[in-house]
Amino acid sequence: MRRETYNEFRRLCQEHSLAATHQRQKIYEALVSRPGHYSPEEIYEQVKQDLPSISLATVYKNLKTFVHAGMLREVSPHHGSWRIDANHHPHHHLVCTRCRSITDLDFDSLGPVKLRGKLPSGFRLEKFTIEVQGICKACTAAETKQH
Amino acid sequence: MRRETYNEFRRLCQEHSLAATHQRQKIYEALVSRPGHYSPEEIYEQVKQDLPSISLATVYKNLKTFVHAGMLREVSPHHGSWRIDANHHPHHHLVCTRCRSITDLDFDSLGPVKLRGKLPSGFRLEKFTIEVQGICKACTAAETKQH
DNA sequence: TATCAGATGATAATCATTATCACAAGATTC
DNA sequence: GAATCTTGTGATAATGATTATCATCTGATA
Ligand SMILES: [Mn+2]
Ligand SMILES: [Mn+2]
Ligand SMILES: [Zn+2]
Ligand SMILES: [Zn+2]
Repeated sequence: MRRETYNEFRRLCQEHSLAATHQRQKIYEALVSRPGHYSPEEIYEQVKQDLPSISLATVYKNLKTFVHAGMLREVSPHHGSWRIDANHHPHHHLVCTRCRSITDLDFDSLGPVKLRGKLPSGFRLEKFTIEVQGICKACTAAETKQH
Repeated sequence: MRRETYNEFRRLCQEHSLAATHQRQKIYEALVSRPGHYSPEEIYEQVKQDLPSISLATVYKNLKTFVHAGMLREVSPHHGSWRIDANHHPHHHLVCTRCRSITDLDFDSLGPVKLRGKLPSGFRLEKFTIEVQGICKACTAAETKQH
């Protein structure tokens, strides 16, 4: 691990009161040392090269921990089971980052997306999908009640 | 099922050479008769009220069939396993609808999204996420080779 | 109505994720 | 550095989601 990455890792662990174990080091490194959007399984395979005895469960647990701490992000705010949409009208989605509920948002609520630069060569554009992330009414209410 | 929905359903089945079974009717109806973004399990529960002997596998198979035929959409173009992103810079994603690969797209490649209308009351906005759907270079190449 | 490709239901198999718990290893204090 | 405490880890079982298999049935067509 590059010294820079290592220091960053130690700092983050301290900041979030996490023990700086070597498993966590390797998991963190596997993610930040190369671009990509890896699955837990992929991280596991990568880390196993250095730590053959690591458990897949450890990878899952620490990815959760890191995401929760804000050290890493999940690609999709509504990952989970497969969801089907019967609404054919062009529209966007409101996604609650707390309860992961999804609601339609009228197409005209947002202005159009404009392509400024070039897309990577060879990519054949089909359409833009916009998701508005936030906290839904119900979750906000539930949160307020707590205080 | 409303006559209108029923006719639409028959037409779509014919158009895509699908047998218009009553299982398919009910599955289709469960989706188009009410707004929402349902999981296969939820559709199954709904349809079972009318067809108690329907199998969950049938629901899955037909949802796939409908999506493949373009009669319905999947909410997420990259549903599948959990994906982690270590890239902290604001950026978007290119998602291949064929192989579901995900690549970063520079923030400045797209113009900003502007809020035109109002969001539903109570929704606390956090951020906009844009996914550019299309066919990636590799998939386009693979497709071309076939002809 | 007879025929048959395609659809269904039951269920096993697979894949993804989480829970459990005994043991090990960081962090902290001396 | 050793003792202690707390948290993390590895093994693995359990759960949940999705897909595969296959015998049987049914819608479409003539
Ligand atoms: Mn929708
Ligand atoms: Mn990214
Ligand atoms: Zn919510
Ligand atoms: Zn692709």
